[in-house]
Amino acid sequence: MLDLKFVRSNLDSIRAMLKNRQYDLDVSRFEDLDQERRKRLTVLEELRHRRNHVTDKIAAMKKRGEDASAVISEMKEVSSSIKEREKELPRFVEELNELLMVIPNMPHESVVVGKDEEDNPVIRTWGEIGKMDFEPLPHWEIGENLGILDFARASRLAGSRFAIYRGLGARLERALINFMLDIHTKEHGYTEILPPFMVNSASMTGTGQLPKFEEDLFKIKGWDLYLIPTAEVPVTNIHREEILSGEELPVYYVAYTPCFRSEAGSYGKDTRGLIRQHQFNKVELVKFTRPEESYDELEKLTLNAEEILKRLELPYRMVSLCTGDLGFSAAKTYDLEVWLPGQNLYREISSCSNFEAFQARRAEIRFKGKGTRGTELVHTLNGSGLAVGRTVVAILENYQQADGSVVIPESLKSYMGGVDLISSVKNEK
RNA sequence: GGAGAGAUGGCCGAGUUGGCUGAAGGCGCUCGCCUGCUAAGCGAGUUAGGGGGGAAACUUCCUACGAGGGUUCGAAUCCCUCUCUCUCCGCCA
Repeated sequence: MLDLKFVRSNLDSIRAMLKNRQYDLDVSRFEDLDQERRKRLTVLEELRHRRNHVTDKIAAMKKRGEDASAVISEMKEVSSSIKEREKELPRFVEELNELLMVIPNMPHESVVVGKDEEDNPVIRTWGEIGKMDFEPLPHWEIGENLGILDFARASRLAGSRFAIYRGLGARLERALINFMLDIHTKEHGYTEILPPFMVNSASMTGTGQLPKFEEDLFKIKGWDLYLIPTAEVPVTNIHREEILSGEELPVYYVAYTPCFRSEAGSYGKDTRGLIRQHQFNKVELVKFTRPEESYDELEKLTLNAEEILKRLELPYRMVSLCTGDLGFSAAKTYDLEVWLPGQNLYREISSCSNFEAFQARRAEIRFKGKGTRGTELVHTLNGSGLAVGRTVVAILENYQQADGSVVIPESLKSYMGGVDLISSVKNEK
């Protein structure tokens, strides 16, 4: 959510921003709503002021034993007028709030104006795209051939967009989770969090999934609970409605969680394989920082995610999302895209964003500096470090051998209990 | 599921015969003083959100004692509903 006063005085740049983001949103109602709200608020506050004043007088009169009945009956009218106005005002506040809640964040000035992902500038590329002397297979074929991925039976259990991992496939997923968590906690200074995998609507609103994107979420019937689409939601909301002390910033959290997404509107897209599932695992990095440090922290956070790809020796590139591709709450986002030889393309494996104060304002996450008066909103950031299922995809496709087996990356071997190769024979064990 | 207790400021904790209590007291924190370090001591300050005025420092008003509603001229204090926390019993991984 943007700051009300900012919107009030920057309506034109808001309109330009919406256009750059390819948003079709009319903000012309804003000015009227805002003025009406303020007008009504002023009248109401004046009435309240009067009531407070006279009420004190009544107390004083009674204390002296005087008759206050005339003043009291006069106050009855004032009070009922206040009550009426108090009933009306929320309509305007809520309508204004609803409008404010669906306005996306202002992109950072460094974000390129563009239409869609085609316009995302590539910032850097890492690793050699190895030439294979055989025709590389897509990961779903590798996985099914090895018996480590089973999509057919998964659909029996839950339908499409689910997978069963088996044997060393399951082991590989688990190894990657531990590998990532260890690096981020031991080397990058993050505190490990294991949050609830379901959260209430206030949490979903805090990070921006609600009210605009409810159709992307799985809701628990009969409860005010949703399955989390990313650990960003529970972990960012840890400090919802809190005032942190300036000295404890920046706060770094890392969390492994499964993620649940309805993938509404993506019918027919990525129907094969692990790329787009209703449930997938992710290790997520979340930061709370001072405003002036958030862009440095975004660079560092992205490097932390890149480190995982480097250790696994997976070629990737980093792009900066243009205005048309930028997510609703983000001011700036770097995507890490891993090379997938089986599909001959780069595929998003991490998304690292600075939300500036956008989420903090919704979630009321503030901090108080030493010796300074008042509070300030923190900046929140997060990034995948990494999407685990897609990392499995990348390993299967990049480390596949001509005979259909898959070599385990060197740095991962210890996490695989010394296993260095997944072959159909070995997996039967 | 049954029976109780509770929810107050960054924290602890008063206040429940309704009326200068935005909230005693303490801790913490900030600034100053004092003491040749440290500790202790003294003085002052220290909730947040919003509206108006001001370039700003600041100032003024409104709101908030878990949330929502009610009673009343007036509610932290009385009534109702909800949420959450804790204790005991039952059930259960």
